[in-house]
Amino acid sequence: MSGHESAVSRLRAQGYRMTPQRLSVLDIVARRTGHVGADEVWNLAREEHPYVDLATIYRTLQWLKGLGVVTEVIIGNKLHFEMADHHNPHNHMVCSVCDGVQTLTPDYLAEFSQRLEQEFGFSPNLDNITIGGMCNQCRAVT
Amino acid sequence: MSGHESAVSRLRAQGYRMTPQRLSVLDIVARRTGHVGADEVWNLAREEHPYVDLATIYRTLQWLKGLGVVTEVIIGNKLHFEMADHHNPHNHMVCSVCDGVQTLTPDYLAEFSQRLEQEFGFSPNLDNITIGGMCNQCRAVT
DNA sequence: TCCGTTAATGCAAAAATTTGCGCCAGCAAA
DNA sequence: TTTGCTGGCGCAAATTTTTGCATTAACGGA
Ligand SMILES: [Mn+2]
Ligand SMILES: [Mn+2]
Ligand SMILES: [Zn+2]
Ligand SMILES: [Zn+2]
Repeated sequence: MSGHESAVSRLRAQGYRMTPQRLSVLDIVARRTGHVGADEVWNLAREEHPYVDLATIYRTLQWLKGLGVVTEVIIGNKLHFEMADHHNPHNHMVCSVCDGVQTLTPDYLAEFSQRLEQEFGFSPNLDNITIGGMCNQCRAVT
Repeated sequence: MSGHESAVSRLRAQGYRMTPQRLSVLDIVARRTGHVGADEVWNLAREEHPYVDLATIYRTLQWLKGLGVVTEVIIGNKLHFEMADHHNPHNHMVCSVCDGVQTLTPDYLAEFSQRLEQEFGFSPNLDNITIGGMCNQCRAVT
């Protein structure tokens, strides 16, 4: 498989029921290098389990996101996902013109995060943040 | 009125047509202290113009956002808006548990923003960013 | 292996937001 | 004041995501 067996057994150990639908979603996201749209996950999942519902896909993806197993990226008003890599975590910058995605180590956000915590007692969750803006190439065109 | 006449004349000067619908939306957002949901804007706008369509509300709000006249905040999976105050700009932290909103001067994001620009050539637009997380009180409950 | 508990699913509908298109009205020029 | 251009609107439908509810099936224990 694609190296997500550890996630599966960890989830099962936590008492979650590992249904074929969940395994399929996990498989699809793990197999993919890069970001998958929710609808894309659905279409791929249906190849294996023709009856799976889109609501299940969304619920599963949100569930995995909450557990830190997958990461969410907003690309062009649509939710995308990818496997969270805890050995090599990263955040995303998405260009609103070309929908291009650049990555960022969380170091860039560390100081900001700490200040929110210290000065406001607010615990930000920046794992799934998407930074919008304009990329180098698109700006050059203007 | 609520001090948005300057915005109106600036927009008209830029060649945009100031329709009753647009004036109404501007009025509603400017009159409100705090954040208004898109649906709320619609309901208030309909009191004056019963025929206005929700699509117009969304289009107008996005248009004003793009021009920097209003600011967007995501509260509980729904879009909210407020007048952008260029004399006193701020960003938002929203608690995912209680939907409470705290504000933040852009200073907190300035260094982060500059680094993205300098090191990646990426021009982030952080005016409308919403920082998710958990507030002080909600964390205390846990 | 069978059973019972209850978490998770399918299904249907709702909610939230965006989009295509033909008509209408804002506003500048005559 | 009238006219013409075209940007903005209403309307309808599509898209995207979420939610409620009855049924099903995962899985630990008998
Ligand atoms: Mn990524
Ligand atoms: Mn605010
Ligand atoms: Zn770009
Ligand atoms: Zn809270």
